[in-house]
Amino acid sequence: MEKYLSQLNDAQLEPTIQIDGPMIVIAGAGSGKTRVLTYRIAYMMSKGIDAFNILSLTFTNKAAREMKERIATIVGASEAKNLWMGTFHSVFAKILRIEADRLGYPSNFTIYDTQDSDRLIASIIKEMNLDKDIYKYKQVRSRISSYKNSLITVRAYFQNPELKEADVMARRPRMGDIYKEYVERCFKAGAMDFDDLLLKTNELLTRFPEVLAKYQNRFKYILVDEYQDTNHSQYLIVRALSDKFQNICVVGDDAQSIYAFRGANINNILNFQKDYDDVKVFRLEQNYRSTKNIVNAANSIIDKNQTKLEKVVWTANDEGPKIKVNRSLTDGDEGRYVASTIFESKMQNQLKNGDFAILYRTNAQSRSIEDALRKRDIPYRIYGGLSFYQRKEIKDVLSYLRLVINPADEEALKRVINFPPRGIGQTTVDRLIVSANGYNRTIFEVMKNIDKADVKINSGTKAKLQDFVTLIESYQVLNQTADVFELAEHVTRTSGLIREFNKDGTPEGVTRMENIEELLNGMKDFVEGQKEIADATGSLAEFLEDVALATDLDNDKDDADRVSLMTIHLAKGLEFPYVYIVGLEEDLFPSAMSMNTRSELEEERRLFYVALTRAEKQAYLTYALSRYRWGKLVDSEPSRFIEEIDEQYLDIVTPTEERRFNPMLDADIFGDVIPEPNKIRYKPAKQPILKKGSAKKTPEKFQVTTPKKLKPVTDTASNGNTNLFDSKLVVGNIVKHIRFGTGEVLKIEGVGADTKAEINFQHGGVKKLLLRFAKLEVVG
DNA sequence: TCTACCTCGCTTTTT
DNA sequence: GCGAGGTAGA
Repeated sequence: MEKYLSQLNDAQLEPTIQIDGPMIVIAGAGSGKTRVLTYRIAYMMSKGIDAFNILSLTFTNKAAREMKERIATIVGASEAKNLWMGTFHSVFAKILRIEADRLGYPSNFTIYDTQDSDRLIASIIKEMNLDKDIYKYKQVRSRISSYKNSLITVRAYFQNPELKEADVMARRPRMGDIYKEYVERCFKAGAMDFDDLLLKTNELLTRFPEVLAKYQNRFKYILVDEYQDTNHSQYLIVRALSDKFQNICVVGDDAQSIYAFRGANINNILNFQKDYDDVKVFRLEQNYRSTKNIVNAANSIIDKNQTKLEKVVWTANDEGPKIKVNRSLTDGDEGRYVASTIFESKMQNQLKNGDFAILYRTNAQSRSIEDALRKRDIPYRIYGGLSFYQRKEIKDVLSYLRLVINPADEEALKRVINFPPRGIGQTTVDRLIVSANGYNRTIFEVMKNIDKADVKINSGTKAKLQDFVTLIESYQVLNQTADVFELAEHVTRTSGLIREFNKDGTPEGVTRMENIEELLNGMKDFVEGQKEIADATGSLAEFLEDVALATDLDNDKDDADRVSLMTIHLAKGLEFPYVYIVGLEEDLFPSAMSMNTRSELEEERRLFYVALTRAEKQAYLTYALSRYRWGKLVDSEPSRFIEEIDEQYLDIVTPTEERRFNPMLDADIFGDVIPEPNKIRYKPAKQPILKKGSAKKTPEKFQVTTPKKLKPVTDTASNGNTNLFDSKLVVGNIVKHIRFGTGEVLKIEGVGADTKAEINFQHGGVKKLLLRFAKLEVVG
């Protein structure tokens, strides 16, 4: 018997050494399922199964990478390399590239992200002259997405009167037409969206029996992790591929199914035993992660769900402290509670920041927590939200690169054709689209042959279009010889992107430049990394694919010691010694949008179960009595989930309102007035409102130019000048009260060379940032 | 065609 | 309390 197998208990060992035939492992939270999966693969290989014949599907790229690394330590890196391991999307994107021409796609098809899809749908709705209040692009997109995930193609849609009927009833009779146009436009652009990667794989496997046979023979052994989160499309792929050999092993936990909103079907795991003959069922019920208190509390919650597979999760771990429940007055107090208890337990128990995680239902909740952590100087890292690759400047760079590979890519083209501005306006682009649709050509092709095309565009603009074509073509030439990094570097310089972001010296511009730099660094790493992988081409196409399917979690190369902030969805599969679950309030968690049906509510409850079972040593549950939501202070009630926990596991701690107010920690540094929202609506202008004084030699002088339409923020302007603003200027740790008006010059003294300066003003207690300088120069 | 400003809608989660 | 998209004015 292999040595590593001795690390497993009996329950884990059985599924690990069961190789042939269909089997399901129902694995409770923290029961070591990843270990079973990795050891099982290692064991299979030690029994002589060729790594090339094993397909292993995981939920995140990160999970795949970690498993691969662990397997590599057992069987050796060179063998592990041959395993097919990745997410459904990434594995089948690779296969689709190989087989693309069968489906009429170029092998270098673009992968549209959600934003690309949204923009395309929005522009289709506009082109079709539909009411955008009835046809909301996001709703349309999610409708299309669910068609695709249920394998309802455009043709199937139009053949099924019920679907059409449903959309008519929903007062969206043109839904099918939008769907049709969207699919055609994607196809013409040589682009697949996320759902297409699965849908087209299904199409490939059903339409081409020889392809199906090829991959069935290739993937003699299939493993699927997080099976409870597979959707119908994924389910069919797995069924098709495993049909011949039936060596299918799925692992999952029905209690952790939290992706129904995206089409995941919990019945896939509940019905697995009906789908295959002679299914072997294994259960992992011992939890190694958490204390008894946490495990039992979690069990007492999930008990409330009706739809579930029976299992009893238990642990031999210590009892541990009870779960702390804290009530706060506001979300700000909640943040301060979290920050101060983290601070205290770090001190008392010699802990690292990395031992703590703060989990929330929605990304918007992170702000108040961040503010509090910053004031305590606790370093943190936010996962999710707007990911790096979705930032404007990054998408701009990537769009140029996408065009290099696939000039048909409509969304990339529309994005950069006039950014940086080169005199090609909306009207021109609209005409190009109409013309391209008319000729049934891509926009790029029309531009290339603009002289022959019948479009109303004046000659000056035509020349600009040709310049743009030439620019992209020059990049294509360079791509023949240069690596990804060299090309991207060249692109950012010659496209004018760098100039654009550098030009005004605003703080946003500086951040954008930093992000672009980070992207370039990432490319350099990619190029270096690819050199070590034998069959990797290091190509631009490969880089773009990685990027398209990357998630925020995948880019965790930052090993600094930080507190983690993320949504519960992102936290699935992770564990932390100390876990805060914040915002446990009705309408927030459970979400107001998920309380209409029992099954929605049960999913919320599973989500809570997932959150709680992330904790190893101690869990904290917090809620606030009132909270800022969409800019307004809203009263809230504690979540029903708190009540649902058997109270013997809970420790209701002193409510925050009884805590003493500590002005040093609790007061907002910009003001001591309790904010009164919505009194003023003002956003900092893009251009600096503060400009350096005319004379460069006296840079301590700053010219204040106030926006014209800003109303006076104070009544105390007694000198008759109603354009005076009461404000605070914060320079480093110096806070100055200033009153300034249009055109007034401020002197800022006593600052160091790299002091940060912020100009704020207040109205009704609401602080507004006018401008932030990264750097001040000082004379005298 | 470009820019600055304003309005609106949105917030549930993501490959 | 943000971003996208629309609009008005240059």
